Amino acid sequence: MISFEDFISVDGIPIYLQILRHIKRGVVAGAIQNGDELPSRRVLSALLGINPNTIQKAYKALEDEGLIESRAGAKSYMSLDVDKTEKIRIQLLENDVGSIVSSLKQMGLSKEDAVSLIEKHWEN
Amino acid sequence: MISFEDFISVDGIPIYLQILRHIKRGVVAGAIQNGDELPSRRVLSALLGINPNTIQKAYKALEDEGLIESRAGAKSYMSLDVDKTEKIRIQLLENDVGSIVSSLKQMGLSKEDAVSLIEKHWEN
DNA sequence: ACAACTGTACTATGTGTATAATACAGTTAA
DNA sequence: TTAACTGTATTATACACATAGTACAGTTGT
Repeated sequence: MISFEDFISVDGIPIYLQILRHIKRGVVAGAIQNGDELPSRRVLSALLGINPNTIQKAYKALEDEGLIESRAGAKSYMSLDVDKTEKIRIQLLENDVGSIVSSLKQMGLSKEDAVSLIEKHWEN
Repeated sequence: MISFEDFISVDGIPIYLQILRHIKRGVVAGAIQNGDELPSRRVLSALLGINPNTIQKAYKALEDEGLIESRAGAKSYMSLDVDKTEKIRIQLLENDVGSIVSSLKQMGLSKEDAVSLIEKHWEN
């Protein structure tokens, strides 16, 4: 069963997208694998204190991307392979690293300053 | 006059917040200084192809944070000092670096992998 | 003085997100 | 079989964001 224990919602970003991202990061980390069972919409809704329709929106998006499989009445399961996982890794890293680099560049930091900041914050 | 030539809107994040962030990063980089003149709401609206009300929302937020001063009928100007600038620097760096570190950690990367990625992306 | 700009305010509309409340049909296990 | 779960769908409400259009009063330079 996929865990959402460490899921923390941040405001400003749509909740259903945060759920998407949480699962994708778990896939990249190897914590979520092909065939893994997802919590039902209602259960996850209660667990996170989020409306069932919002969970459904996230799961629907995952289904549209071919990352989960759902059948009416039954549980939903992860549908992964090497290609999908690698595409997610590239998508997430490209997005995250690209945005931080452009941010720090815009603020006038040097590459050394940037690396130093990352290393300092890694411990906390 | 503050420049918006390199401003590129990204979807998913409210435009007025992106304008806020663009100006704050310019302040941190030293490209925007105390007393600098801002483009008028209407001019910036035309320049960026964004509704005047959206520009006004961004400028209003800057005014509420004490970073600009506006008088009805006259131009708006940056209102900065050392303390404000340093607070912005801390606010932006804390936010950006904190989010990238938690992202990469969630994806299972080591500190060395993270630094290596940042360095590789810095050139492009 | 006056024309052209400025900031500011207001109403209205459309879209996306999140919520609440129901409803129905398919599955699974006792 | 049947009770309890499952996914899926629908309607309604509320809020934030972005747009469009209009209006009015303050300033600035000629």
